[in-house]
Amino acid sequence: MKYALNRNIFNLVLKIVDNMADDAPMSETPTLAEKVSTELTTAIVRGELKPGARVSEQMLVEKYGGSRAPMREAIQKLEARHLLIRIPHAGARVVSLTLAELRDIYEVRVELESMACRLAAERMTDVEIAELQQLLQNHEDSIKAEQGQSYYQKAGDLDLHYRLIRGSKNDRLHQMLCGELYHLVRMYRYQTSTSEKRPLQALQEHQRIVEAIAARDAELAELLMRRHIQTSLRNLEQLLAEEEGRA
Amino acid sequence: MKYALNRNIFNLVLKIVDNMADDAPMSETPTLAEKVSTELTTAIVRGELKPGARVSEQMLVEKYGGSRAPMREAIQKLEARHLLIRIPHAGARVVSLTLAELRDIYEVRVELESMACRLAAERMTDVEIAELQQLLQNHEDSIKAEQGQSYYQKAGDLDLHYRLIRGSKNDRLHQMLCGELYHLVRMYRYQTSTSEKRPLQALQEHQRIVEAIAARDAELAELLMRRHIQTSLRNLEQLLAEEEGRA
DNA sequence: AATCTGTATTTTGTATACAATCTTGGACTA
DNA sequence: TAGTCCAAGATTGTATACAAAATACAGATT
Repeated sequence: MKYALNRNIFNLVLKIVDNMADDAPMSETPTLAEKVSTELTTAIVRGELKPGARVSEQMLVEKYGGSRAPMREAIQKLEARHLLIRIPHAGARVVSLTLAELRDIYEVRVELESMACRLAAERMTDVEIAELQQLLQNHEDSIKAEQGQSYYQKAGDLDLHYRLIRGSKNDRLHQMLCGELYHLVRMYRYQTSTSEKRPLQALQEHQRIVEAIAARDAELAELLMRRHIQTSLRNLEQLLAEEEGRA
Repeated sequence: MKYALNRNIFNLVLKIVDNMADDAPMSETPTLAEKVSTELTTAIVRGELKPGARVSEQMLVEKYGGSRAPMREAIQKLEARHLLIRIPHAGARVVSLTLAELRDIYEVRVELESMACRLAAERMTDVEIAELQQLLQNHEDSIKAEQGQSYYQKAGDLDLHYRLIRGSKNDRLHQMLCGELYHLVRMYRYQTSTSEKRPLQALQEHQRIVEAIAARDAELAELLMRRHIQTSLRNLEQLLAEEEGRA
């Protein structure tokens, strides 16, 4: 029962982040290749397909139906998102990030998201900022109400980051962050683990960030966001070190 | 004669930048799809295929030979690089950037390249920095020798930026800058025009940047690079305004 | 004249077949 | 035992054919 609830919340979180990376046309009659590529994406992000696992065209045909042509296209789409790595004549594998590569990704993410925060402070409308404050108020209430429901906090965390990125009003920036980097971060679930550890601290950091934005203090907002993500990077590295020691 | 020389230099420049974006496997037996995708890329960057032009699979078959399957794959590769925009059932067109989109791209580029410069100041080896200084010395000599050969300066400009990006030792950063953003910047040739206008000023800015890196002053290096690119952005906007007025 | 509509054409999406290449497993050798 | 080589099997790259969708154009209508 409790697990079932958590799974629902987990799906909610996935949905929110999926909306962040809403690069799929979502047309009325989606192509088979599109359907398969979105299914494959969630399968990889959820860990049903583990890093390093081979993804052959035949396998996808058996799993999703259809012929090899659309499967091939789906694989190529995921290669473009850096979720699969394709080697000519040899096939595709789920990307398997080394620690160094994950650090590289976080390094870029820190830079781009703090930039997004700076731009958001300059460009968000007053209405959008008010909605931001409302969102944080809701988070605070839910945290005070149920200490254990860290999933809500995680969803809120993602939602806030999402709004700030959109608030930058820079579509290319949004595309790079949500369409490329976040998939990989999600996939390793590190973000999940880390944010669970410090829900209240994260909320306070968020509050300061939104305060800075409300004051239109772009420099401060950028600095605070930079620290906020760098903290989560340090948590991530600590987690990796622990996992390394265990293995 | 003079034009032929310039064309050669232009090709040299293209080659240098192509190396920057060396994301193609370049295997011994390249796939037809790979060959077509690289050819298509240079065709678009050179302007042989103009923004907004349709790129049908049949057209590629007639131009490059083979069947539709590899052409489809080549089109998808260029879609991943944001050089083509594909609409389901409707086909692909060469991307046509609005002024706002180009500003977005430059905004991200400023952030990422100044970041790369900061990291380069921290991570480049002394040998690499010495090579950087040698490169600048060569540029200075060639500028003093032949004032008119601005193409050399452009190639040198790109070469320097390339080395700094590599010097960040962050593969993901390199990939995003060279594999995605630069193609688009190149395509519009704005970079070309702007750097032609101020070869000496650019050289001086480069010298200060490299000085900061040699002093391992990462903050200063980042700041200088940020200003350097922001200047070129301002030049770009000015050029666009002029073109707007002319049209 | 401009707009709408329906048909014909073109183009893409998908399925299937064949050729080229890689992977896997085992036998063989040093 | 470790490494190499080779052949069978599996997988991808490419070609061709058909179905579905969008585009283009001609004709009708207001």
